[in-house]
Amino acid sequence: MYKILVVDDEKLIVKGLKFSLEQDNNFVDAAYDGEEAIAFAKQNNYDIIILDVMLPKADGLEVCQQIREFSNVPIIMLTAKGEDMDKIMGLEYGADDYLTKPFNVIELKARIKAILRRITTGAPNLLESILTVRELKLDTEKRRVYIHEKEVDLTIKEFDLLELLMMNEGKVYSREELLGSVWGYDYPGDVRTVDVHVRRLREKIEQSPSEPKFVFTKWGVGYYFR
Amino acid sequence: MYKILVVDDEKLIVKGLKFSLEQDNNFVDAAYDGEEAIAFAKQNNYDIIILDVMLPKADGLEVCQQIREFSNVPIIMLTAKGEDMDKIMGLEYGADDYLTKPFNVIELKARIKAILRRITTGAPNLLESILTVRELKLDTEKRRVYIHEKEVDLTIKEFDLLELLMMNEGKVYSREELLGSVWGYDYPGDVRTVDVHVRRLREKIEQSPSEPKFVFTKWGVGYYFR
DNA sequence: TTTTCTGATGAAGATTTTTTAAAGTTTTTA
DNA sequence: TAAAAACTTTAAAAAATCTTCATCAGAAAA
Repeated sequence: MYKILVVDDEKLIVKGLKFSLEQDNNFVDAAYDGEEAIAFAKQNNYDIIILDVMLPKADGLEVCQQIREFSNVPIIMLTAKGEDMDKIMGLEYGADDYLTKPFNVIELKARIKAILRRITTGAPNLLESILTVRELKLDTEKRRVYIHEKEVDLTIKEFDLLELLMMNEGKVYSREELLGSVWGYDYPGDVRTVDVHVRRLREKIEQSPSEPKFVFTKWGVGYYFR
Repeated sequence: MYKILVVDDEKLIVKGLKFSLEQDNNFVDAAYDGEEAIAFAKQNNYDIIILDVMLPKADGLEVCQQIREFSNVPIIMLTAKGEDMDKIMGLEYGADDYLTKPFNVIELKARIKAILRRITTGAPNLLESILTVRELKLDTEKRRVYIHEKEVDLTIKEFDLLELLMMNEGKVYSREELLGSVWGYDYPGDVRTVDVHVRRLREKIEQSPSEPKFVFTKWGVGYYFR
């Protein structure tokens, strides 16, 4: 349970992130412009701040700089393609990490986790990064999947899909939610893409893909892991 | 008891929503075009506004924008399929949520509840989503139903039906009301469809479907849960 | 008690959703 | 830059669900 501040002027993004991070049992505040962000950061003691570069009133870099004057809270910047990352990450502004829009939520969560771990323990935690369910093992750190200790070769999308579903065992995700989380919140493509990836994932991890034991279909709703 | 404004030029929808929301002990105003909506919103202090995108005189997006100039009241937009949600939800118009027509009333109520909760408490309430009556348990969040802790697989309609009845224990719903709430206010089909779904629901949750202990028939009127 | 309704039940057909297969596109790798 | 791998789209087949209809049983009314 971390306290997180999300700052972006696009309500849809804020809403999506808030929802997604709260799913993982965090407390999330939202700010929609630079002034608000600074005010929030002063009043609260966040574990991490996620900050868009483009903001009304005071732009993200400026906000980052101002927050740094009174706090060392980790900051992840959200940037558009083509911005000068070295500058953002450099001494002048002091962000801890950045993500290029459109990003996918899993990636963001991975970065958050990595930063918090770096901050709190100073060393990577090798447990807790491995999820095991019956004969299926998923290593989030190494991005590897095993069945009966034998490695299964998954593609990026297949892995992200399985990781998301496994990390939220039992939760039913609609295709739209999966597209949003795995493909990025503004992915314009067809939802059927999800079906095809689920199918290939099943072919790789299920003994009998048509009677799955891990990735289930909730008819009319979506998919879930159990 | 909330003050709600419903804006739509289709009288049937307005009427249905008004009825349904008043059932839950809310005060509901109705407006039938954009100008009216703005006038009402100015004069009254609503807790939430439900606003159709397609409106005569001033369209819904415009209305939304104009209301935003003087108020932060939460707004739920009703849209047809295929409209640009990002735009609607984005900064430009600032709706708080949207629903695609035809929607079902349960869904709308859930959204209203979620928004009001977010506004008033600042955080979503993760508990209180589970209804338990004797050995029957219904999880509205996960959309799962259990009998004696054993999961029962319900279809979408069966679940929606049970959820509505359970949430209003004791209240007798006519078939027409059930069609309106579960199938959508503009569902054109036969009311007998309800019977068939009730029957199949009973087959799944009742020990003896012909002597039900949960879903009862009120002869000549409709069905209720107890 | 008989008649007339209303609700329950079973089953067929229609519809919707998912799975499967295959071809086309894009990205990565060698 | 060509080949391979990964991803996306499309179409069909298959499966699950929903709707309708016909019939039967039981409740209410005459």
